[in-house]
Amino acid sequence: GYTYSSLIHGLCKDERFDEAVVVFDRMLARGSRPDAAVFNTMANGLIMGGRFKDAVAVVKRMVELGYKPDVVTYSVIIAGSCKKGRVKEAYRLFQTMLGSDCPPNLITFNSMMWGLARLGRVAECEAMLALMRKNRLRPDQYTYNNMMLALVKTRQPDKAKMVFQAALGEHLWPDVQMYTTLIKGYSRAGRLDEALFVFEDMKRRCTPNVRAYNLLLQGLCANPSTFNEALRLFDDMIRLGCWPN
RNA sequence: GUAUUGGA
Repeated sequence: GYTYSSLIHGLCKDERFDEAVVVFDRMLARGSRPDAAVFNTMANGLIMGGRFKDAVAVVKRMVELGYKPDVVTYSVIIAGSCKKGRVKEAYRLFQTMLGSDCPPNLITFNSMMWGLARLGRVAECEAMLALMRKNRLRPDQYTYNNMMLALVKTRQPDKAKMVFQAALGEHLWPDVQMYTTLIKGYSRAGRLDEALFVFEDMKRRCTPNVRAYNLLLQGLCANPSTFNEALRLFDDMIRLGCWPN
């Protein structure tokens, strides 16, 4: 089991999906009794390759062979559906988990919330957050970033910042994604001053990546009056060893 | 050994 999941995972990471499937099929043909993790790995690998339908088929096979999908299986399918834009389906599956013997965990919630956030469904994300707390799950950086994404998508960067601060209040160390989401929120609202302010804070707490620089550069270059600032930021970027792409 | 966050 460990061997098979490592092998399948490795092949999928190298985008050698067909070979992974061959390994998986041979394993089953040989009549091995892999555990659920191997099915989960295969299903997720196929989703990585954009082959959602095939991933669902793997889960079907899993069930036919008498295995019970676990919380990872559900999370993989929920995240995969959301990535495909099939958020409604993901939500239906998510709801079947509530009150079942396989309740959603932090990752399941985060996956579902991401799908909702991408659609800018702020109220639904808030409901998710409340439900998480009710289920005694502690929101993490992913959770807060998802909430911020929904707010940024609906052009409410100040509310996103409040969420950011709430995360800090829960003693969560802000990560690169949270900063980048907030910077994006401000720069898309044309509030470069705020974006730069967040960026300065980011430099203190984590290492900005090319993506964060690109976001700011894009915003600064859009306005002729801040073009020099863009050049200065570019120098900064090089000096700090962040390579432009 | 397997699942979640940065797309105008």
